[in-house]
Amino acid sequence: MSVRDTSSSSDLASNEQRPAPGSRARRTRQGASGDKPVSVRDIARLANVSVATVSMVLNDNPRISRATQLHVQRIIDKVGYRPNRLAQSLSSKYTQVMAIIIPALRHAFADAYFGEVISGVCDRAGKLGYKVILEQAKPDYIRSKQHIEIFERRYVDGVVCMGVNDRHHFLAEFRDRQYPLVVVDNYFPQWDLDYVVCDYRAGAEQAMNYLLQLGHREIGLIYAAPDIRTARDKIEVYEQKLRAAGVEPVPTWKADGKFTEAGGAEAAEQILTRHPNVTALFAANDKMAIGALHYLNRKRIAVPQQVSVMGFDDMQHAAFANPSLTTVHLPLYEVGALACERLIERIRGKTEKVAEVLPTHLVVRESTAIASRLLANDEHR
Amino acid sequence: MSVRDTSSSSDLASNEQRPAPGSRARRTRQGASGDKPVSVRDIARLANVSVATVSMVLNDNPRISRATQLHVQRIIDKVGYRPNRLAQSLSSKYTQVMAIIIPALRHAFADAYFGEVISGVCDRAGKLGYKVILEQAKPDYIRSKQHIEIFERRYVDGVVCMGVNDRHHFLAEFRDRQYPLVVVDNYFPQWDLDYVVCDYRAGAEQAMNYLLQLGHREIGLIYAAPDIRTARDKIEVYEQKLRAAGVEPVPTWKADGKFTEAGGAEAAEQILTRHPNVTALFAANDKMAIGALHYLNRKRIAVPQQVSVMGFDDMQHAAFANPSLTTVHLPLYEVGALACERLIERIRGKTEKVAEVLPTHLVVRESTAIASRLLANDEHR
DNA sequence: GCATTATAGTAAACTGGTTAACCATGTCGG
DNA sequence: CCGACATGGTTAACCAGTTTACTATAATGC
Repeated sequence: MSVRDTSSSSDLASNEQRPAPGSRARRTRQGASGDKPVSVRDIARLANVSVATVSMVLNDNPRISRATQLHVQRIIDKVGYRPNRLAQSLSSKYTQVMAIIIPALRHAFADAYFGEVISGVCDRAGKLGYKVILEQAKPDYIRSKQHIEIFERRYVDGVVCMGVNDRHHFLAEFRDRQYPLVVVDNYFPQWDLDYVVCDYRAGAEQAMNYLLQLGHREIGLIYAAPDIRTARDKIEVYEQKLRAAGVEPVPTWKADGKFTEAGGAEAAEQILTRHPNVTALFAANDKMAIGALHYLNRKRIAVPQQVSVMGFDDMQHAAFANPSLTTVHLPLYEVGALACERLIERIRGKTEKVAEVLPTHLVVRESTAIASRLLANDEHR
Repeated sequence: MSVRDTSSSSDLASNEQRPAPGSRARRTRQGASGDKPVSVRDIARLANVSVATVSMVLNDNPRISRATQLHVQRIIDKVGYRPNRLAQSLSSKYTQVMAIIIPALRHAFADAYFGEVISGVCDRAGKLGYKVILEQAKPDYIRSKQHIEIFERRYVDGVVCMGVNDRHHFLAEFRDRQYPLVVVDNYFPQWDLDYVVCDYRAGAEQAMNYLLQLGHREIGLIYAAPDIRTARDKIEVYEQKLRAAGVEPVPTWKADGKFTEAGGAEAAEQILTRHPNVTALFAANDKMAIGALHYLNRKRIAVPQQVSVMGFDDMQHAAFANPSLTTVHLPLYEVGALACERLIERIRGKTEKVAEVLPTHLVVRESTAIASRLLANDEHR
């Protein structure tokens, strides 16, 4: 039955004329314009070869001779055939899709921080032939095991996970590496997951070194999210650096700014009302720094003359704050791209642990200056 | 409890004991941990029913009796079976996936504007059982017809398209509605595409009315992207409103800010050096407004005392600019959510044209004030 | 009492690809 | 001249679901 190529000359026409031998009409009502979807079978018939051959041509299998390859390809091009990727994935075991999982923050994608990373992932994924789906890990999402389901139901081959913290225990389920996962900008020694991060410790050191060089000693810290390992690193470095400079950090020099502008403003207020002698504020991200700037402006505290402000992240608009923000540049786009690439390698069977750390660098702008304490001394002299 | 499935208590065990009636061992070596993926066939065997029955149970087909339904469902739950969605989509013709197409801007996703819309789309899509994939429409992407291919290869059932302009001719290919598409924040009378937009005209009117009420007459416009219909609307309204107030707009009161902070700063400079008498700047988005603010600060031009600045979009951080930005709030999140919903309706066969316009409103903050001209001529200048 | 219709379920075809196993030829070494 | 091997292609069995056409049984109508 399957060897029905006998009536070869009528092939093209028979498609329409055949009186439906199988009993059922095969028009599945695709587009309104009546384009019947072309399949490998159609191509095989038109090219007088088996479907296996067509499939092999599609996949550049070397078993096929150059001649046949060309012949079949010509027909494929002529009819504009595109293999159905659902069918491909169904048999091939690979979906060529990865997910980006972001936590359940309100309007998460509107955050430029995540946006940069996402851009990196998407660009690189596109180049490597992968599609990217977006998933928001709300509590409900985790509870119903959606993060596993997207694998089991064959939505994706792997996931890039960002914005996660210590309380996201679901990550432990990826320990066994059955499902490829790469964490961005955080790491979990206890679960030994693959990760790609910016060098937060070095970044914090660059920031602190600079502030210390400028003569600042009473430095406030606007931190956030201490349940994120890389965020804790910043806090630790802050304290280490102060001690190394002979200053015992006062606990209340610190305040939680929750990674938001509003939080940053509040934290700045807390710190400065408690400690008017603080001459510099180090914020763990630019948003909080901008919040602090906003508070200082409102209070008519001159930046950087009276108080210096140091940001972290180097978001696009940090350069356009008033005054423009001195900050630590994070290669977020690159982190995303690299995470994506490593994930794909994992998917393709590579087994080495991924633990990439990308360098940061200081960007000096106008929100920082010599400590006001030193200027005052100058005047008195 | 689970022991008494049916008559045959050997069902569960037989899974292993059966001497492979087919011929080939069916272990496909899935996870390293040896989890064989469960299929409808497995469930059918365990439940002593046909695969058709299992399928119908999965789809709540009323043909199945309550008793069988429960019996099969119990087994599905027990073994934690999840239907393979590739196989489902392959036969059912629906992928339950939509794409968001964004133009080829560098680091497009890092833009809070797109981010808000994306958040809206993703949230709503998740609620309605759809996945969202991200596509960047670079010139190459369009040239190779990827925007069609994602449909033909069955990646998606529909797309939400944002950030497009008049030069994106590929949109014409969606005119025939063979592939569902909803445009966000732009509209194309010539192609009659479905769209969901903010009411840009009303927004621009709100902004202009307010500035005019404050006594401003020489108002500069920092526009951008005149190849976007909704962006042109803002320009048109700006001129109409000026004329309605008895002011003939001067062409060089306008400058293109390219929707970026840097562009906004440059545009502000151009306008103000050419026309020092301009007392207010209306920027077509917040980023440009913030750029303008930055320029004015640098030039020690007091905002709002000397020059008022009006933004557009109401991005998160507009409130934390110095001074905080008066702007027009755009319901971007809602626009995204609605576009998503309408798209799904389209996919499901609804045929009414989509042309939704969502209201905007003014948000008054500190970057605008009574025109300096009115404050007696004693002060600055 | 028998045809008629509902009800509940099954077998098999179908979605559109990939791939292992097999087979026909041609080439080479001994 | 013959077995060994390479080349290039085919057959048929998969992947994991959905759906149509059919069947067996029970309930109803007259």
